[in-house]
Amino acid sequence: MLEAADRLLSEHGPSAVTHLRIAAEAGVSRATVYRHWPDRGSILLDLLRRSTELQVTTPPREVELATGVTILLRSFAAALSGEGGRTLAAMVGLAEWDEDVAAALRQMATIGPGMLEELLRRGVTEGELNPSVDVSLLVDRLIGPLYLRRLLYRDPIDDDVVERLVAATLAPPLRPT
Amino acid sequence: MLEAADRLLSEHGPSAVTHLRIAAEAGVSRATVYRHWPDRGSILLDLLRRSTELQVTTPPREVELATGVTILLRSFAAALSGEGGRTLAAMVGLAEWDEDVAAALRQMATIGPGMLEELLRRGVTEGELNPSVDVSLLVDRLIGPLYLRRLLYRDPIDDDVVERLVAATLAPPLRPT
DNA sequence: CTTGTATGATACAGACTGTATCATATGGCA
DNA sequence: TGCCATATGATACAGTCTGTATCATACAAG
Repeated sequence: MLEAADRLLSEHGPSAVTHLRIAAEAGVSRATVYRHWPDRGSILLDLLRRSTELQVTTPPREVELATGVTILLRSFAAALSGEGGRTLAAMVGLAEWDEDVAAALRQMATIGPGMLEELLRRGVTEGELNPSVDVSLLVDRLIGPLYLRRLLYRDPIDDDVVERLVAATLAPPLRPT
Repeated sequence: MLEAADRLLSEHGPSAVTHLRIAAEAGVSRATVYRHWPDRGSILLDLLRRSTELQVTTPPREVELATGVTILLRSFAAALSGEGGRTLAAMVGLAEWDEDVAAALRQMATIGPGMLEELLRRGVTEGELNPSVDVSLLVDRLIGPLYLRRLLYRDPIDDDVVERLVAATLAPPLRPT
């Protein structure tokens, strides 16, 4: 049933996730679907929680910080481009009027980049990053533009963008010399 | 009728924007609503296009670049915190399965920050910014974290965050000296 | 063999959709 | 004044979806 619901969500959006259609798709009685989830919200919530794993690659420990960050963000961008991005977009829309979805979204959005934060903190202790740097803000500054591209611009995030983002954010020659 | 629809959208979300309810709220016949909009999508699209104006303050010309950017981003953050943020979230969710909404969203997301880009380009020509800077990427790096906070974390964006973001992005002492 | 538990089948009232038809009002124009 | 176009109202219909309820059936554990 969850597989059927997942198909419906990804193909036709949240409003197509219907007890009736799930029953039909899954070859199951409508009553059964209602017994498992009293309303559409709970179906969606289950669905969203399941696909909440934006899989991210762990970069090897020995590489330079910027390289590690690039590797990590690239895999993150790839996850955003896949089915995870759709789920995320759906959640953003639903969260505005559903506190449970909002909580799940917040969790997804903060736990996901946890590995990046860890990587950056290691960069601080190992002297690659200035200790005065606000690490959690830095995480937002690295991830924010990726979300922006995926959710608002709806552009593909190519490797070049990630590279330029990391380069500009971690070693920026902004002011004229 | 659009006012009624707007109320329904902001109070109960896109799925509550119903020909029937609009008719009731607006004191109008259901048939009339159908005559103006054949389906829900067109209602929402009209609604979204109307409130697409994320009003942003123009900073005075004579201030320093960082100050100008801060002023602009603060007013942008304020717009995101208001009704514009809700509309935006709804659009993000809908755009995934509706090409028209996607186009409107893209327009909203690129035109809105146009003033910031202009400000930054002026910063380049006036020597406050290194000419080698990728301005459009810089725009994303400044705005992305704000969208991230509003749409994903759903945190209020206080002035302090904006200030730290601008400081870190425009003059970052990232590497240890 | 019995007792839960999950499921299937079916019914019902109600909301919502999208289309269609016919009547009514209103304002402009000859 | 009379005519006409346009917008609206009232109503109907078939269909989807919702949420609840009831009764029957299958199956596994005790």
